[in-house]
Amino acid sequence: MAKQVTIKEIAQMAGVSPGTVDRILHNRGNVSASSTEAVERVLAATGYKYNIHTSAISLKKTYRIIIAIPTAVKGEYWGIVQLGIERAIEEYSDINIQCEYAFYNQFDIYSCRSSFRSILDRNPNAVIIGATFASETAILCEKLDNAGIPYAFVDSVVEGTKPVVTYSSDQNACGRIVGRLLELFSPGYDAEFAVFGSRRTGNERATNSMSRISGLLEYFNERKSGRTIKESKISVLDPEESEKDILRFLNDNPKVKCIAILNSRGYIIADILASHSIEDINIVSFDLTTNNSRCLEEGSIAAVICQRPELQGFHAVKSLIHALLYNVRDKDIHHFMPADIIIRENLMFYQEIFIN
Amino acid sequence: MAKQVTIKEIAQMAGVSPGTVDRILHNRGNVSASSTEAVERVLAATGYKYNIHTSAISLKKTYRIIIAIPTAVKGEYWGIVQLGIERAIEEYSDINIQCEYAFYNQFDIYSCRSSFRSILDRNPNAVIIGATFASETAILCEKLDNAGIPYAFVDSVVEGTKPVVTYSSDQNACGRIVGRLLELFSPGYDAEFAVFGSRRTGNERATNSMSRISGLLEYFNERKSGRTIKESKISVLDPEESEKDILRFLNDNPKVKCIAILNSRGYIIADILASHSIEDINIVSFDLTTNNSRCLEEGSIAAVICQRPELQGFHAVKSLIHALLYNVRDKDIHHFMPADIIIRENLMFYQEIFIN
DNA sequence: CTGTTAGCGCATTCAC
DNA sequence: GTGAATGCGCTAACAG
Repeated sequence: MAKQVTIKEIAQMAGVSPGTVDRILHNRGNVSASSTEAVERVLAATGYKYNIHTSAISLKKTYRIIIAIPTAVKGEYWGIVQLGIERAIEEYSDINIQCEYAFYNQFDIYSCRSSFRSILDRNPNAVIIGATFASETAILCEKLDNAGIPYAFVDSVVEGTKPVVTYSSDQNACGRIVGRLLELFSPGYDAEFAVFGSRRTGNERATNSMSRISGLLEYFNERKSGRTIKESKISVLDPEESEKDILRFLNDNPKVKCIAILNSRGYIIADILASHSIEDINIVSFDLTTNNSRCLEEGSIAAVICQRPELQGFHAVKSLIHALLYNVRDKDIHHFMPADIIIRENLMFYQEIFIN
Repeated sequence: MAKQVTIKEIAQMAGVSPGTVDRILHNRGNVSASSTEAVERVLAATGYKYNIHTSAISLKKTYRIIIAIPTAVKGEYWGIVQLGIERAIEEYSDINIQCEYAFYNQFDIYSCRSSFRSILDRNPNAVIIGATFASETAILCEKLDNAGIPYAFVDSVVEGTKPVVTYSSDQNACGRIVGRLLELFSPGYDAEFAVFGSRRTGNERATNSMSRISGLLEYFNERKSGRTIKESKISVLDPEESEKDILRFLNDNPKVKCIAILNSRGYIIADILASHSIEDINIVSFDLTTNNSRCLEEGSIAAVICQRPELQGFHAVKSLIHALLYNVRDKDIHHFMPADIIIRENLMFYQEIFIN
């Protein structure tokens, strides 16, 4: 509420011209040590803050942001991330942001490699990375670091890199949440739990699934409740096979009354159970995709954990713009998204996106 | 990404001067019908959008926003609303926003009345209202309507008023969420449920509690599960009395394994149960207050439903600023906040506020 | 009723 | 190394 100090005022106080203050603020060099010192003292004393508005308008440069993420399908995880990105671009339509996608196939490391390789040639001012393959990502980041191009991670973070900011979820914690939900959903009861992974291995968001599993197991070990967790897998690619797998599993394990699916494919199992009128099993899965939303509505999925993909996209853009324009870096580089628990009864509230 | 049209260009196309366009955009009057029509056609055709940055800097006016809410206590509901408000003011620190609070005692209609009566004298440009007493609020709103002063509701909405925007929760839906949680927390199980209201009646967020109750009962009626819900009350003011009430209740109803408290005072019951080492009862309550957070951490509360009070405050300010400065009113006046389900395992993620 | 114009605070260019 | 000058798109005051 206190009136903001302006560059002009700073200049006056420090006994220099506005131009000099600007040069210091932007590290443009060509300033004498004495001026620098004088200005910096005043800057500190007054707590100067950019006026982002004037700053934005006098900046006529166009910024090119490249978004290197797995192919975004509408209604699925990366599609929702993209929604958030687009929303941010819209919000900042007064700034010339040019935004280009560099999609890659998240199941194909070669696709990722070739996509990532072309990124520097496209001359970006900043890059948003949705990392799947750690090694490829590390290579890209090193090149970006050398070129002095800022980048942000969404969804997950690759170790040993120097992003300006990251928006991701704590997957281990998500695993613990699932653990707690399974427990809450069957108290004082001799029910068993099951966790389903997917048969596809190696790549993909497998890292995320792994962290979730370990969080889940960790939780149960700590609780020492003596509950049993059965692990199983389903084949993603063959629907008939999946169906058989599941029915066989349930037949062999009649006490299983809660099933966790640690990726976004809970709907597959939910649909199979529904088609066989099996209604006394609670399913917990991840991500508010179109299919999972439908299953929540139909009641075939009990709960979905969702990590605000649209917020991740939105904030990644926002932070990069701040970094580019105002040269401000947040103190906190790593941001963890809330893990929302969504059931049929609060689903509708998550349709309106309160990004901003 | 397409270059934005400027006022100057609009003026040229419409064959008038920039000043006239500005007058029309801001409904300042003193414009002929023919000019208005010409400009509005061009406006529509080009899809003109303000450049909020340039707009903000050339604005020299100071806006006074009065915030008429129940006394905000740090860590409690209205305190968190206030946090969001302050955050918005900070975000818009480049605009001269002067923000004054007009607190009132939410349990005392006279306090509300006298507070509301003085509001117009304080000459506000806009008002944020946290409504408790419908009749008093309606009177205030009518005065504001007559004076042409825009206002926004947070937390709840009073019928028959004309707010610019409202940010509230669907309390009925929250009641249904509680119903579902109670059910999920005790499947295939002959446990009974209990709902605790508070003995204090009449005023306060009683309306909210009522809606929640009716949502909850509605849910159970629809489900026809044959589950029993016991209703009970506790006295808020006398801790010893509360304790006796509860222990007696549990003694009389040994099958009750889930208790819903439809206001923010779940921690009171949770603490009582904890102090008697009663651990097999799941408590569901409302609002992420300091005390409820603690109980979640300690495990004495199973789940809390939270309606993003900070977001409500933030957006109320944001929307009013947009209404004041850019004369834009959202198409959607009524916004319902997500009802987040918070358990011990995802609590930590709700500490960082992703307002924006 | 309408056109003109002087800033708003900052980034940037160009003389000095 | 440094200061002065210009313009970003918009608002608001003023002259007609």
